Amino acid sequence: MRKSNKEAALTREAIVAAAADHIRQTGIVETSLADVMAAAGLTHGGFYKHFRNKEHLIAEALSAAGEEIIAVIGGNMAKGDLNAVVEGYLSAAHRDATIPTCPFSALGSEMARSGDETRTAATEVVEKLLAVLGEGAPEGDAARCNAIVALSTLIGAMTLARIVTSKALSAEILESARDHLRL
Amino acid sequence: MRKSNKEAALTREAIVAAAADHIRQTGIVETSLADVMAAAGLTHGGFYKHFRNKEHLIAEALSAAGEEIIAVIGGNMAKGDLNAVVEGYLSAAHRDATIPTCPFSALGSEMARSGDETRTAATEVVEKLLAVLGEGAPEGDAARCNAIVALSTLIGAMTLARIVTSKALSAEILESARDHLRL
DNA sequence: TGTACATCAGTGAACGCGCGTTCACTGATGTAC
DNA sequence: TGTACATCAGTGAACGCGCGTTCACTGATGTAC
Repeated sequence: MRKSNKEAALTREAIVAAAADHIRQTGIVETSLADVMAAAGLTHGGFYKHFRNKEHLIAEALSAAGEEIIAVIGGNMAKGDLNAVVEGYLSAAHRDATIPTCPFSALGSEMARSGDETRTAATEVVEKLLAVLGEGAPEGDAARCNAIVALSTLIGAMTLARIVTSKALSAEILESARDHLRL
Repeated sequence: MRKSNKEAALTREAIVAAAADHIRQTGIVETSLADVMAAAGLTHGGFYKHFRNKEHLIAEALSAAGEEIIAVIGGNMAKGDLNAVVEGYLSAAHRDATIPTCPFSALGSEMARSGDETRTAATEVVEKLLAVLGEGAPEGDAARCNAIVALSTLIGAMTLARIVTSKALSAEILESARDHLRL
């Protein structure tokens, strides 16, 4: 039975939100549309009433996940400085979260092999993150370079910390990166 | 028809080498056993004469890819210092390579979600890389901390540089990281 | 060294399964008058 | 405002496909005597 336009819009948002969570937990390729639709409380058949295909959903889900990490990092920057960002990002809590907040450490290598639409969405998120971390510094500015390096180190350290099976090494990685990025 | 033991050992090595290339180009999940076997000049049915299952192959392929990046980085360290490593790793050539040398920037987020066997193999590679980059410095030593941070920054920057659709931004990321890591 | 038999690397068909996508259908909602 | 019809969100079965894995088979290689 047809739903009202308002309900349909909410349904669409729910699908994007479910996908944003699911891909960060499970990976893009391993996430099936049926799983996402079930998480949104729907059956899989209705998916194509909202999205042209899987890639469209992934691109939107990535933007949604991007807004989340931008909000968290923006909040921590506002709270003080880069230190708050670093402590939050490189925490054991973020490393062990069922649903990681940051799509770049959760999905980085998959995103690099994704289609144009997905990578374009990701590029926008990168630019916004650099604007927040670099406090709006333009290209070439030292503050922007620092933001790029800090973001790279955050993502690389979290990726390594999640790969490694040794708890000691994982903690050592997070701590080394935290110490280095601390102002 | 049965092959000699020597031939069979060579076949096994060829499968591992083909897998090491294929996963870095295409991703772990997107790599099918049939593709790997075909790349090794075989049909897919014989796979289980050499490996218990896909994960066993992936773990071995990751070790093989790890030896490659260790050799490259080790060679560059021997040539001089970290500068040579950084220039090689963060080059446009490495970013655009059909088969990236480093499995961590090519497969990092997939490895984090992989099984124990795969992650254990990856952990060994991380330890060896840190030994090379940190010139054998023990845990807690400043040189080892620097090695951890440098490795994180290399991996994170390369991951971002591959994700981003803007050529200018991609170059900016590589350059910023290069400048920062230069001694 | 030669013979007889067991082993097993590699082939190619087959399996069950889950995937993305399509489709006919339902009935409440939207719209034109 | 009420009526009549078109629209379309959501369902659930079905599709073709590729996957990891299994299996019967072949015949050259390994091994025991």
